[in-house]
Amino acid sequence: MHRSTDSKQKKVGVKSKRRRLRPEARRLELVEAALSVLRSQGPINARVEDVTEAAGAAKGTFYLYFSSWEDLLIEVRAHLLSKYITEMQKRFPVEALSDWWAAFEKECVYFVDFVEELGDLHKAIFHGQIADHPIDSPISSGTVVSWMLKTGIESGACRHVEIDVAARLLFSVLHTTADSIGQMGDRERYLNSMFDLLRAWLRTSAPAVM
Amino acid sequence: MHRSTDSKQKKVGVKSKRRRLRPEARRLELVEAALSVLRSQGPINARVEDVTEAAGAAKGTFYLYFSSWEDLLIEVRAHLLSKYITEMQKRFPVEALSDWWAAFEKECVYFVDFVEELGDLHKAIFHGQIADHPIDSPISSGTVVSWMLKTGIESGACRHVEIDVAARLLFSVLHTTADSIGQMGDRERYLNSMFDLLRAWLRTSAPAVM
Amino acid sequence: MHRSTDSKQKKVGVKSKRRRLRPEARRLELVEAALSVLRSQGPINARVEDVTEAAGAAKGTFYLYFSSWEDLLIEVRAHLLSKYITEMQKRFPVEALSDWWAAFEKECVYFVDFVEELGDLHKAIFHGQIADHPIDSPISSGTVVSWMLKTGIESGACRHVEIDVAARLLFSVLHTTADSIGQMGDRERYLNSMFDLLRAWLRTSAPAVM
Amino acid sequence: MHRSTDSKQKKVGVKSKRRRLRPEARRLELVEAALSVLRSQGPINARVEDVTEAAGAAKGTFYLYFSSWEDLLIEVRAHLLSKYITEMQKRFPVEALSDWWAAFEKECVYFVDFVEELGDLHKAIFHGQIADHPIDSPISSGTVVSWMLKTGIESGACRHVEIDVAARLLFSVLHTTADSIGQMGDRERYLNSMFDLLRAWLRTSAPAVM
DNA sequence: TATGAATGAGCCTTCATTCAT
DNA sequence: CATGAATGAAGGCTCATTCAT
Repeated sequence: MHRSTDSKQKKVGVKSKRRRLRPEARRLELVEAALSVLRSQGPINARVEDVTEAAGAAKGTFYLYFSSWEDLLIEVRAHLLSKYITEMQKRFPVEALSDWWAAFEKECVYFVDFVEELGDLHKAIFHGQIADHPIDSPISSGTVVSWMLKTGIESGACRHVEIDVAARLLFSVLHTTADSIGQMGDRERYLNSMFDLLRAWLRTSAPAVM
Repeated sequence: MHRSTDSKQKKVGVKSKRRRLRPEARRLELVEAALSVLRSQGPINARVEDVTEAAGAAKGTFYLYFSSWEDLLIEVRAHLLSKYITEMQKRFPVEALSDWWAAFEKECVYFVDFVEELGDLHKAIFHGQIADHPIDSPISSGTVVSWMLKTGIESGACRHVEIDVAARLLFSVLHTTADSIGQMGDRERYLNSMFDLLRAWLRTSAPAVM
Repeated sequence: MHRSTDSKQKKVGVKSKRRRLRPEARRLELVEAALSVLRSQGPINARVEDVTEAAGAAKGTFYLYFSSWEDLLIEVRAHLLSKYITEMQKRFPVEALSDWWAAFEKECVYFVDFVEELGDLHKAIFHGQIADHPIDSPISSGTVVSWMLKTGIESGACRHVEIDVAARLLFSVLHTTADSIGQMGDRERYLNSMFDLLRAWLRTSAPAVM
Repeated sequence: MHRSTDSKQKKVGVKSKRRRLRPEARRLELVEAALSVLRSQGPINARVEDVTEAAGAAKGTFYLYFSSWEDLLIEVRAHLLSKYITEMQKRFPVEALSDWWAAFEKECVYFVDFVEELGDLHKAIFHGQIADHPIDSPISSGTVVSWMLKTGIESGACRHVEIDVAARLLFSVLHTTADSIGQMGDRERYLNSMFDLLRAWLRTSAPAVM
């Protein structure tokens, strides 16, 4: 309830072809359609039918692949996170060896951009109904951020902080920066202030690359 | 849409008398009932009727005082913020004169506790449908946090940062701390990590952190 | 239901003076307020509260004078008709003696103007819920139109027609003319066509004033 | 609002199977159910649910085919008019060649019968909320009546009148006759008076009425 | 008498989910 | 596997009517 009020017209009698796809492909199409719909209409207004329509499938098809709307959201979240993390792991470990801090800042920017692109999506995923549903540990951003901090601390480039707590705080700082940029524009200013915070908070005074 | 599926019992039989109140009193009861309902059921599942029922009023009464659900949320938010800010302004300015940093840290703890008590409420209010609705400037926490930082910078106890950006970041750090405590308990540990961040980030170097 | 969708805001807590009136006066104010409201908002959108508001009375006051909305409509209809008929009886009988046809045409124009001014009101009154409710015979327009025709026939100025049937037809011709003018403007053209019909239909070929 | 107060029984228990129809079939069933409901309950008391129930469909089904109650009424009107006009065009043109006036009178009777059968329906359709909604020109009765008059004038069987105005008046005369018959019975008497009017008004003086 | 806050039945409309084809 | 028509529980909102003051 309480959804926004632009009405959507439903229609009957328009028939389209039957597209037979491999299950994997169909499932992926639905998830990607969901991404697009959630982004463009916002999580509050997104409906099952919008998703299937965007995916070029029939409404009923949805339930062949997802048992409920929540189920889809969980899938979408996993999809996004695992995509992000895969890319991140390609980037980060290699560079991290030589100059952790530089790699870290770069990664932060990646993350900010990633979240900013998410737009309203992150509400659906991080603050919506499934907020309480646990995330598979290997793809949890918490896990990955923690691991990143850990390597930083071990390399001496990062101050000695409580990793799990710091990971949460870091996460929210990045999120807020992304939100601010999304709302206000002025990317450079927000990034600079973020770096200012991160350096003061986490960087060891001497770069100390052992 | 997509609300969670716990069924709700319709109260049966117990009808009490008509209670005639003066408008402000009834309005207040409704707002307070809304607070309670939002807290206990979460914003997704809260319905108009839940609120009126909790307030001991009939469904239609709701619409004598609020033109829609959103209207209520806005009212609830204003209610909470103005309550918080009133109290804060009683506390802060006095102490701030002598030892700004101590007052600041104390205020941060107040804020964290305030948010933590909010529980699910803060989702309804800060991440829900009315997230985009502007807050009356005088009661906006952004305004107040900014003002707090400004006094800190002027008094020399706080580093020279971009106030508006820092206010956003500070806000989210406090929020995250509150959320973490709410989820994980272990208040001291999270507060300590928060202080660690705040000191490293905002404190002028005078009293070394070590 | 199915009313038009402009929402009306209700308000609480605005208090006004208590006006004590003689019952007759209050009742009349309400009826006249109803006339005004029905005219301006149309019968579909008119609400009890609109009427009392327009009359400067409280909502509950309505039910001191009318037992229901229908009751009001009946009253409004009686009010209008009796007002019209009173005026008509002042006009018609006097003139009718000397030149019935001229008086008749004049009266037709009066009637058309009267109905046209009614606007949407006549829907509420002649085609709405109370359409089936009998009208007090002495103020029924049918009665009066019949009587008018009767005098015309007796005076020889009007063709010999079945009075009750002709009265219905005449009534609808006048109504339609009024509606057309209301919709299309161009009063003269519609009146002329109406006269053309009436003359061909009802006038005796020789004026035959016996 | 202000609907009449007869309570309605909610049908209980008897639930039949899901009937899957092709869209046009279901749409037709709904329109016909609407016709029946409007006839029997009158436009004021008809509800969406009455229609779906009469059509043996679920409430929600209504909104698959009509976006609102008004939308349905427009459809119903179009349905009726186009049905009538189709039949009329089969009848009229053929006969009109030889004896326009006879054909015209016959058509008038058809129309009166048509309207009389409509009963309360014509309130819903000609005096209700959609009264102002334009009718598709090809099925507008005004259009057709005008065209009928035009052929009459051209054939010399009908007096030279202002076609558009006369069409309106004719229309209302037919309507009133139908209404009268519906209320009072005595069909012959009302038809005769109507013919009397029409002949005096529209017929060229050839065959004297006597 | 007058007031206007309160009530709650009623109705529209939406949409996740089901299921006949 | 796919389709899309059908379902019906929900819930927002309105407003005639009641009644405590």
